[in-house]
Amino acid sequence: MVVRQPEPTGRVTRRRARTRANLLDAAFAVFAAKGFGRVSIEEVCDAAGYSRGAFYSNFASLDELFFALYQERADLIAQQVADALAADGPDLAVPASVDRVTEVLLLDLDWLLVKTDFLVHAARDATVAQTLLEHRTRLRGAIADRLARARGHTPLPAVLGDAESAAHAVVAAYDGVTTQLLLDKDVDRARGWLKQLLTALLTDGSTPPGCSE
Amino acid sequence: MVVRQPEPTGRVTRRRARTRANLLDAAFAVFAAKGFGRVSIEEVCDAAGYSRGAFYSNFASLDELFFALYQERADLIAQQVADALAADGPDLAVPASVDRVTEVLLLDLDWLLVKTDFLVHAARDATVAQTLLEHRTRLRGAIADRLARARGHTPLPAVLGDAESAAHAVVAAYDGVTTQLLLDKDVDRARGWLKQLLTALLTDGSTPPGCSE
DNA sequence: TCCGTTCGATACGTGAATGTATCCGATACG
DNA sequence: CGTATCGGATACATTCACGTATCGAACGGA
Repeated sequence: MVVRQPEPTGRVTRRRARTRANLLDAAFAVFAAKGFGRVSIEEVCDAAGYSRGAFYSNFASLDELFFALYQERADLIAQQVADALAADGPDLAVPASVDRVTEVLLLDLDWLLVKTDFLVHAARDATVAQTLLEHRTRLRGAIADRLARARGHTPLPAVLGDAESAAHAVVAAYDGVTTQLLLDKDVDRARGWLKQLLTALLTDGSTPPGCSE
Repeated sequence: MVVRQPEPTGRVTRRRARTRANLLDAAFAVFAAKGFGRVSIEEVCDAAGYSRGAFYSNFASLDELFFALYQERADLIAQQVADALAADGPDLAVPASVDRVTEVLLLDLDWLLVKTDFLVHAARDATVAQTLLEHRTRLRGAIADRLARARGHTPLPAVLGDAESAAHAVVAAYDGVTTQLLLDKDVDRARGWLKQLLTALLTDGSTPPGCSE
C-alpha cells in the first residue's frame, strides 16, 4: 500500500537526476503554454518522453513538481540579479544598473507566465506564499544594498524614505510592468516603461533622466 | 444532439435572471476561495444551490461563466473609480484623489484573487486579453483625464511625460502593490505603499508629501 | 383558472485523469 | 562479470467531472 521508500543510500542517482531534470524542463514548457491549472500529469510526462511511472517515482503530485520547478528557477534568477547588481563597482550610478537589471528581468515571457501562475497558487496557500515572500525579500535586499551603495552619487527622493522602502517601490514597479506585459506581450515596450518608472522613482524629479550615462 | 436554443422571445426571463445572478455570485465566492483552475462546474452549482442542469441552461462552459463574471464586476468597479475620479471638482489636488481611489481599489481581497486568476487566463488567450486590455485602457483614460485636469495645481514630474504616460505609471503602481498584497494579505500596508508610490510618482520630488491636504 | 412554454432537476453514458501494483530492463558495485 | 537494487514502463481499477437527454414543475399570458 505504501510505496517503498528507498533508504537514502544515494546509490543509482545518476539516471534519476536526469529524468527529474527532464520532467522539470518539460513541465516548464507545458505550464508556460497552457497554464498550471489546465495541465495533467500525463501531458508533462508525454512532453518529457516518460510515462507516469517515472513521474510518480520522482514527485508525489503536480503541486510538488510545480513547487520544485518554481524554486529552482527562482533561485537561479535571484542569483543572476544579485550578481548583476553586485558586479558593478560600488561607484556606478543607478541608471546604469536600472538598464542592466531591466534586461535581465524582462527577457523571458514564459517565465513570467509560470511565475504568475505560481503567484496565484501561492495566494491561496500560506505555506507556498511564505516561500515566495522569502524570495522577494532576498531580492529586495539585494536591491536595497545596491541603492544604499549608490546613495552618494544619486540621492534618493525623500518621499521614498530609506533604501528598504525604495527597494519595495522598485519591486512594485517591476510587478506592475509585468502585468501589462503579460497582456500585450510587448517586451520592448515593457522594458521602456520599466526604465521610465524606475527613473522616475529613483532619481530626484529635478534630475533630468539619462544624464549620467 | 444540439441543445435547443430558445428563440429570444424573452418570455419567462425573471426566474432565469435570478438563477444566473445566483450562479455568478456563487462562482465568485468559489473562485476566490479555490482558484479558477481548481473549481468544477458542480462545485459552483452546489454553492449556488442548483444542479448542473441550471448551469448548462445558462452557460456553455466554466470559461464562459468566468468571462461573464469578470466583465460584470470589472465594469462595476471601473464605473466606481471613474465616478470617484470625476466627482471631485476640477480643482481638487491630486493627493486627495489618490487617497480616495486607493480606498476604492484595494478593498476587496477576493476580487483581487479572481482578477489575478483572470489575468493568468487572459495571458494565454488573445481574445480574452483584448477585453482585459480594453478595460485597462478605459481606466487609464479616466486617470489621465483626472491628471490632466489637475495639472495646473500639481504639475507632473517631467520624467513621466504626458498625462497618458503618467496614467500608465499609476496603473503599474497599482498592479505592483496588488502583487505584494496577494501574498501578505495586509490591506492596510498595501494601501500605505500605494499611497507612497503614487505620491512619489505624481508629485515632483521637491514637493514634500501631504502638504496640500 | 387553464395552457403552453421555459427553466431547472434527475438519470445516464462516456471519457479522462488519477494512483497503485507489478514487472522488466538498466545501473552501480563488489 | 555477476548480482542485487533501482528506475521507469505497463496494466489495472477507480474516481471524478463532463455533457446530453429526458422529465416534472414553475411560471407567464390569456
